[in-house]
Amino acid sequence: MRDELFAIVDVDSMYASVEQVFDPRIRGRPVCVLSNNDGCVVTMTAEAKALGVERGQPWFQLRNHPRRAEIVFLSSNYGLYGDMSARMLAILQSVTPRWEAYSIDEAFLRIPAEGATATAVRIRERIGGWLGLPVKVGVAPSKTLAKVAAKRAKQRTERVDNLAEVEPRRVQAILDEFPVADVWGIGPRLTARLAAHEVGSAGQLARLDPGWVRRNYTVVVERTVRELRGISCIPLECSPPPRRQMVHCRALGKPVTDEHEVVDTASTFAQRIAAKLRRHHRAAGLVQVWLSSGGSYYSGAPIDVHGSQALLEPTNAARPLALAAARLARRLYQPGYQYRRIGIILPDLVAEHQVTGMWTTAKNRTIDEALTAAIDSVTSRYGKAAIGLGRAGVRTRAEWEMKQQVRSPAYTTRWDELLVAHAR
DNA sequence: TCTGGGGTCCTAGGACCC
DNA sequence: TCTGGGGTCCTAGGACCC
Repeated sequence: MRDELFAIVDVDSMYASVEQVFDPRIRGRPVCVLSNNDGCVVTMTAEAKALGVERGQPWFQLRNHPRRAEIVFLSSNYGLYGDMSARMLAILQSVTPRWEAYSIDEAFLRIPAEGATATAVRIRERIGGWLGLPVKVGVAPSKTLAKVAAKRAKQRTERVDNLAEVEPRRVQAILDEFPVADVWGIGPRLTARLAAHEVGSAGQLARLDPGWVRRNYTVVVERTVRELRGISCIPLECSPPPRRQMVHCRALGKPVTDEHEVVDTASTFAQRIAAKLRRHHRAAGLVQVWLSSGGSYYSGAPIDVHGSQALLEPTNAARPLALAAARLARRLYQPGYQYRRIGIILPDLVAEHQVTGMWTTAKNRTIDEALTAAIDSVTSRYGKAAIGLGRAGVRTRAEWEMKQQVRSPAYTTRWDELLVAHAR
């Protein structure tokens, strides 16, 4: 008998559910949350799905939906979702310190096999009661099987499923019914390749010889085979490994054609990513900039250029990163194109304490340290847009800033947007 | 007019070493 | 006729996740 099991806690359509927590009027209604720039649907409630809305569907297409008037569309409000996610993790911490934040709406836990189902029910009740978020909980001997259990939990009224208490033969039957494409770690490519080997269900995949799978596929798929057999190969990661790379790329709210605007945008993005580097105590020695006219669905001449520049030594200060990004953007810029997508990529990050400062002059180092400290203290008090270098320090929104026509308030993270209760 | 934004890991192949 | 055998490191690309 195993003494510990994996549990996965998964919020039902997280973004939409959070919006419903703060706005009772939209509970029970079809709700769709849109991507950045209000481009396409990223999350929707079951009610919206029932109306035929699909994940990834562009918003402009849905404006002609026959039942458009019933559907609630909202811009994404990542600050709010991130804050609710942190609160959920705090609740899990009250159950066990052995949890892993897997994504904004999912966490894995290690829980004792004894009373595991009761624990799962308690977690669900606590998150539902304290935060108002609906979750499902899957429990099993491996992470991959816990994900299977969570999918099953969705169909059940109690929203909890523990595969460890199902008898083995019945588990086999469950896996035989489970499409291989829905297995965690099996994407569209592998699904197609597996189909060629007549493997269409999780049960069939689990019965393949692990050695053969390793030779014909990869060690990743081999692990999945073992995990489906109930042998845990993917451990819980309580402390997340340090970031290896950081990316900040955005589709712009409006295409940009002017060189200055392209350079300003790259510089602003670099400052945002520099702040993120500092929060993670990481530093970057290489800056890559990417300019693109968007996808093939746009008219106009396409352009898609990358450039990179090594810094003298790794840093997370705003000034050198912004300068490098601006220089690269200027170099990559070509007139006559419409730029709709700009990105900064920082690969090969190192720990902040590894930076020696050997290659920076004392004067520059002093300037960078003072500037960075000033920027961090001002933004922590007055918000991200309060101060910055160049265009980033201008408070009015630039035209290319993200389109968010229907964003809800940042109820939990901004004093000026707090939820207000009115007495009748 | 309008189609997201992050991440991770693995593998194959090239370059280079002795 | 017949042209070694290991290693390491790096990069690009593929595949996956939410």
